[in-house]
Order: sequence, then C-alpha cells, then structure tokens
Amino acid sequence: MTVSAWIAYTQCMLTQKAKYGLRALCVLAAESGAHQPLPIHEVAQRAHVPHKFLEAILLDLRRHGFVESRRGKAGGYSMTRDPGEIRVSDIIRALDGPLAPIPCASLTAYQPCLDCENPKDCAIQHLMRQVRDATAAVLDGTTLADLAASEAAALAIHG
Amino acid sequence: MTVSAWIAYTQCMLTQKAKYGLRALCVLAAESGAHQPLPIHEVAQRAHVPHKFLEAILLDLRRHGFVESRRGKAGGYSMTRDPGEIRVSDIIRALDGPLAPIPCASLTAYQPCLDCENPKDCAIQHLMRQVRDATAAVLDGTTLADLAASEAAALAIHG
DNA sequence: AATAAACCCTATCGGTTTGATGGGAGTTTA
DNA sequence: TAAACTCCCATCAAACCGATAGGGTTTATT
Repeated sequence: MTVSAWIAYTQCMLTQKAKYGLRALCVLAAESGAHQPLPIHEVAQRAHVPHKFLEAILLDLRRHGFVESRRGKAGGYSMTRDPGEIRVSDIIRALDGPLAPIPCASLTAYQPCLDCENPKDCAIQHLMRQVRDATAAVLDGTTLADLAASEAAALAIHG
Repeated sequence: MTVSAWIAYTQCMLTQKAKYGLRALCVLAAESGAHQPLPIHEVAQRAHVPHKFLEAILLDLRRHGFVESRRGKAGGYSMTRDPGEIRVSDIIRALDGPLAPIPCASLTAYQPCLDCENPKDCAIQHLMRQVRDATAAVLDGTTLADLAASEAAALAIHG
C-alpha cells in the first residue's frame, strides 16, 4: 500500500509517519484495558498502515516510551501509560520533530538563524513563535484518549 | 552563501524560500514610498539573500501580484499594494503552499486522505483543522506592514 | 546606434528527507 | 523443535530544497 504513489506530495508538518503513528496509537489506546498485547499485523490492519513501515514506527514509539513490546509467540504491543495522560504534541514531536515552523522559533529545539541580522530579536522569529504557541496550544490540549474517543465517535456514526 | 551547509535540515513549514521572501518584502515595503524601484542586488544586500535565489523568489512574487518590476537600466522591484493590506498568510501560501499541516485539513487546497477509513470525518483531520485555524488566525492577523514595522523596531534597538 | 545595467527564464545540480520494503537475527511460547 | 512474534540492519525510488549557471530580453543613457 503505497500512498505516495496516489496523491501529489505536499510539503507538510504532519508526515505520513506521524499520521500512521497516531492511528496506530489510537488502536492500541482502544485496547488499553486488555491483558494481552496486540500483534503488529493486527495493528496494521486496523489502522490501515503498511506492515513494515508500522514496524519502524512502533519501534520508534517504544524507544520514546509510549508503548512496550513483548517478543515471541503471543507477543505484540501495548500502551505503557494511560492514553489520557499522553499529549498529542508529544507524539508528534517524537515522530516528526519540533512543532515550530522554523528552528529559531522552537522552544524544545531552538537554533538561531545563521543568516539573520539579529537572531535574538527578529520579526519573523517573533511571528513564528506566535504560530508555534498557537499550534502547541491545540496539540498540548489534546490527549491520545481524546483523539481515540473522537475517532470512535466518528466510526459509530459513519461506516 | 549556502545556509543548508551550516545548519542541520529540519522539516519545517516555513522554508528558506519563504523566509527570504518575507525579508525581501520587508525591504521593499520600507521603500514603498519611493518613486524609483529598488534593483535586485540592493534588495539582496539589505535582506541577506543570495542574489540568484532572490531572483527566482521575486519572479514568483511578481507572478502572484505582490510586486511589480521595471526592466532595463534603473529598473528594479517595487510593491504593487499597500503593505498594510497584504496578509503574511498570503505571502507564505504563495511561496510555500497551504498553511494546513496536512492536505485533508486545508481550506484552500483540500484533498482527502486516500488511506483514511472515513476521509470526511476523521479525528486527525479534526485536530489538524484546529491547528490550521490557529495558524491562520496568527498569520491572517499580521500584515506585511506589521512585520516590517516590527523589524524596523528591532533594528532600532540592537544592530 | 552602441553600451551597460537590469530583469526574465529555463535548466540543472547535490544533498537530504520521506515513504516504504527485504531479509535475517533474536526471543518466547507451545 | 516449530511457530509466531519482535528487532534491526540496509537499501531503494521519488520528491523536495536550496542554490546556481547561463543565456535571452528590455530599457536608459551616452
């Protein structure tokens, strides 16, 4: 299932990787109460994510501490924390990097523009920091549980 | 002056092209009252933008109607409109494309996710539309005149 | 009319990221 | 031992990004 072959590429903040990751985590969040981990092929099927790509994504999410894995037969993935305590912003930061549209406007990964006249106090930086803050406000205020609930509600109405 | 050789690449919403474009437009906005157009090398120098790259950017901005050019000796670029009536969001859209972090959340360039279970009503789409709206609110609410004034003020203090 | 200064425009380049896959090694349970 | 998993390396094509080369065209001045 190659998606990039179907749609024209658009430079964007949310990569395919992060989108897949969010969908996968929604699936795992829904399974949060279960005792058994969910095998990767099950997650891939439910979240509509290519199996091998998901493998890389879940590996990444495990290293960032969002999920844990059990190997061998009857193995799979499960959440490590309550989905209500995981901010969407942290997931996206883990998979896609900083939220800010430009490094000099980032709080978590600040880097000055080397081609800027006065990198500490630049009009573009000011503006982009406002953008960053607005984005972070939305994404900090939404938890994985919120997202999963929203998706469950949408699915209940339509297909 | 190659910047990409100095800093690690970070996927970002505001490309170097848009950043350069905004800086160049600030320079032209400051010159907005003058009768003569500003030659490109002068813009390049004041905005710290590579000459040839700026050429491509100004061409783009001209095609989008933000600036006009006069050819031949004593030629150059000048604003077509009052900088106070140009939204920063429109400049960024012209140079970088849609503001939305993902095509399905865009108002100006909507495209459904082809790998989405129900593309019309998806939790991620909802959330990303909120992000888009928050971003647009900041960028729609700031004009080129605002940006240029902010930069002028910063320069008056430092540098 | 010659010349210089400026914009116009296409084509191209290297480097990097992105999305995606293959293949095998390791691990656990039955 | 076999089956069913995860782990992790290496690799790939396509796209994009930043930047530049090198002509062609237009205009003002002399």
